[in-house]
Amino acid sequence: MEETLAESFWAVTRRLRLHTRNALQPWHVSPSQSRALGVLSRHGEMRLSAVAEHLRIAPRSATEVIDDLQERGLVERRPDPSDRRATLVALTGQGITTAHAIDEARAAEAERLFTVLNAADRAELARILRQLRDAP
Amino acid sequence: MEETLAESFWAVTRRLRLHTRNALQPWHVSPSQSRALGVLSRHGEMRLSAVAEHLRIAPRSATEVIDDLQERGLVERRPDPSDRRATLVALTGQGITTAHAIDEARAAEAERLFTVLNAADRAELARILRQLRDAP
DNA sequence: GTTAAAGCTGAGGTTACCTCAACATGAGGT
DNA sequence: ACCTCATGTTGAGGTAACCTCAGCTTTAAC
Repeated sequence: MEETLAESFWAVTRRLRLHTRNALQPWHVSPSQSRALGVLSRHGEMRLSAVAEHLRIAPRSATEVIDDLQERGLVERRPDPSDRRATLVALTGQGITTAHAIDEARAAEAERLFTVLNAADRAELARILRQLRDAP
Repeated sequence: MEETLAESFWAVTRRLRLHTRNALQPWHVSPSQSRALGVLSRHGEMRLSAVAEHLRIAPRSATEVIDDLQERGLVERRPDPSDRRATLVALTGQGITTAHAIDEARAAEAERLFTVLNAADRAELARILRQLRDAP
């Protein structure tokens, strides 16, 4: 039984991942890039090393992700006024727009998957997932 | 709300992935390799191209996965008697043992995550996941 | 003021995938 | 029989997304 639970979980995860990928398609951004946009959108400008921490990748790898986003004009690097070793990464105007658009598209795609559930089931699922997420 | 649903789902998925990775650790096999072992264990010997299909990777990539497993003595290549172009991949004795051990370890690890749920909630979750998985 | 640490990036490596073309074999037509 | 086209596997070489390590500049601590 528990095996079936895990397997079902993976099956649904795969569908969710597919939906997310579809949602990102129009912007030609990689998952990492979109996550970086999301982090910057939620928390505002931050150091490159902070981005790395949020994405759980090495600082050197964050350099590359930010390089790509900068090339597309979605973020910009600014010197950190409080520490000249550091560079701050901030969304550009276009970056803000794009981040919002991606966020909405992704939410809409996820929503599309969960609409097969009625309100009661959605509440149940939310409750159970919370238990699993917050388990010791 | 729907956003929270998807996010909770991802959070739980991450935990599940972590558990699975832990379970695989003792055998030093990659996820792809363990999935290949699982497929061979469930379906018996099959062509290399069939393995690729099950893993949803290109046939050329399956060659590499099988190469690795063969090097560890877990699978062997045999000529397909019904088609001399094809090669069959089969678990060795050690491969069968390992596949079972991995399967049990993985099931046990997944079980550990889901034990925070009582029987009723597990049934609910299974039912809801089934809906999501089989949705149009 | 020297020394140790922090922040970023260049250089180069790894992993897990990919495509494309070569090779042998198979299947079907003439 | 022979030719052609499709199929199954693999060598060669490429790519994306990560990694570590060393080097540079700047800061912090004694």
